[in-house]
Amino acid sequence: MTVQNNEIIACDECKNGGCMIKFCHVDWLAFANEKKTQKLFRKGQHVFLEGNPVFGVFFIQQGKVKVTASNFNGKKQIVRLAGDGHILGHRGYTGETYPIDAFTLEDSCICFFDNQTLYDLFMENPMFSFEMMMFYSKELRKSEQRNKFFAQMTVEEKIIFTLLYMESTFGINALDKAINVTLSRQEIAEIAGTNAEQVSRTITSLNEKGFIRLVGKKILIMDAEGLKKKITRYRIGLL
Amino acid sequence: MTVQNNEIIACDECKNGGCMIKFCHVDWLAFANEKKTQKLFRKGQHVFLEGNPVFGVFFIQQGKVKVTASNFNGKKQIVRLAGDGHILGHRGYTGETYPIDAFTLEDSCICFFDNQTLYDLFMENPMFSFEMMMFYSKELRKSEQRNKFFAQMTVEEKIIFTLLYMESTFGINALDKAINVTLSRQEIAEIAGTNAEQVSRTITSLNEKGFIRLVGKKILIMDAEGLKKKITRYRIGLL
DNA sequence: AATACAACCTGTCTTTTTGCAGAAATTTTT
DNA sequence: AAAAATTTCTGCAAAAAGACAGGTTGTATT
Repeated sequence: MTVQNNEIIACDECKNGGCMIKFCHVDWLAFANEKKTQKLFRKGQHVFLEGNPVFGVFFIQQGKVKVTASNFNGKKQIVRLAGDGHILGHRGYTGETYPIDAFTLEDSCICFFDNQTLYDLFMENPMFSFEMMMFYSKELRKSEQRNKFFAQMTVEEKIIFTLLYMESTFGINALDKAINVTLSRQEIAEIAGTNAEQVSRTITSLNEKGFIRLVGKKILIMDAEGLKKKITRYRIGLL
Repeated sequence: MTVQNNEIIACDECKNGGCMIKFCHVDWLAFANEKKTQKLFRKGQHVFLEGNPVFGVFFIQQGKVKVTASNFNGKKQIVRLAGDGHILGHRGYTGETYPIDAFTLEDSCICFFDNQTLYDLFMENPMFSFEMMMFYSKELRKSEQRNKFFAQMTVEEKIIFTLLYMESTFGINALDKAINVTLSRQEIAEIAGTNAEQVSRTITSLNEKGFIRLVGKKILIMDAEGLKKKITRYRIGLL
């Protein structure tokens, strides 16, 4: 199922079960629905760019997004992948700007709630605040785990980890059993923190050994257990 | 000023301005105070260990803590340093256990609030929930930044970054201008994601070049600007 | 002061990773 | 269908990082 057109979907009719706005009381849900804006982003568009002022928070109704940060070299790093029901950005302080970029990986329908609306919701909907807090707290733990892994893993391990991360974030295509996202070698390198050559080498080798299978642009995980075993010296809490 | 004894300090008399419990209404603050437990941890003690069940959240009233994660190799990684007013852990789900260890770096006075108490506070104190959410959201961004840096930096850059991180977390001693924490080469390596030998070499070299000065166990940052310039090809948003 | 213990420093060797360059394959454009 | 452009793959040399080992310094204890 892909995003079709720019038709607005009301919050109480939204089929995205993971959206946390749903934790608001019914009348506040209507309020949220009134205040929100919704937009269809085509593949490769930016949702926001580094330096843009933070006016509110984006909720992904349906789609795939990469959050990237670049340094003065121009070297990019993908710091997070986000899918249906995930949040982009955070409620900002006055004058705050994004330290990161967000780009769609495919056509995506994304809702936006401004700072004031969110504040109103937070003040009157404790369950909503609670779930949002738990979301950030969980993402923080995941990020810390990744921090640890990436500080200690070899390049091959990082790439395996990245493939499993891609799978756990976007899932498997029911039809062809491939990872439900297509990233270039360069993009995979930007997640794993290495270069496209290493990714190419490693993926080829994993393919030859039967751990994965390459079908065109698609990557199929053939032996998830075997891959996990290769990085088992790290406790895998988040896969 | 160091922690002296195990005398309990009531929340409304606590001098730690950064503690978020203060965002509760006065009567709820009294409730929190009644429910909390407070304990003096001696240097090197664990606050909690990996695998321990998560019953609540720790608030550091005064002290210094390292949060570490280890893998099956026995290799350790310090994933966060925490000081006065910082939170340790998160509100857990039933049956959840910690994926990390927390150890005190010096004598520390730490308050504990159990899950039910926190839940009650969250439901009735929107400002408290809001601030907690903002805290986690900010820590998440910091962690993502670190993620990016560490994925791309050389060993020397990571060590410089670590020294600046130590300084920004614990500050500078007013008397001798040294970084307000003493970590072994091994511990610094566990933050930077390298080994003690590299840390030793790098620190010696930075000392010779005048960027830092080593006085006994203490490390003095002599040329913060020079150090930052060495890693300026990365946007430094969190120092 | 002597001893023991731990932390720290430094040289050497080995392994891993990177960066470059060109070939091969794939996709897009004409 | 051919040409052009982009992406991916692979070999090789250089650089970076890691592991090991011996020596030094510092601290605590007796």
